[in-house]
Amino acid sequence: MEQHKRKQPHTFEAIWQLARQIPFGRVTTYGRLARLAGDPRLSRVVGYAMHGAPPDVPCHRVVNRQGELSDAFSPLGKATHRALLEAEGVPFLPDGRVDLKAVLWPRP
DNA sequence: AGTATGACATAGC
DNA sequence: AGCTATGCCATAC
Repeated sequence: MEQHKRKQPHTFEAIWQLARQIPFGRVTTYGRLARLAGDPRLSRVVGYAMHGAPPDVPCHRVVNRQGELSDAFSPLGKATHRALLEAEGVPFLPDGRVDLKAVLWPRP
């Protein structure tokens, strides 16, 4: 019997596809993408997908639940991440985190 | 080849 | 309220 295939054949590709749908000036979270991908537990996989994501994927628009990017966004560092988002008009909080309630996508 | 780890999140205590 | 434990896919050694 076939064990129910609870995973899709192209998880990474699905995640990248969703990440590409993030509009300009908007941000989303790993868990949100994972949920859209079909499984809320793939949040970790989403992070890894970003690690191997092609330049087509605006991985800088993907942040964690706290509204800040991971410590290893890219060899450039978090400073570059903040600069990229600010360049898109993304508001930041005094804590240095992204104002998710203002740019979170899709809007709640 | 199998083990361990990693760009997170949720649930339980 | 904050900390611990678990789940997931893919890559690295």
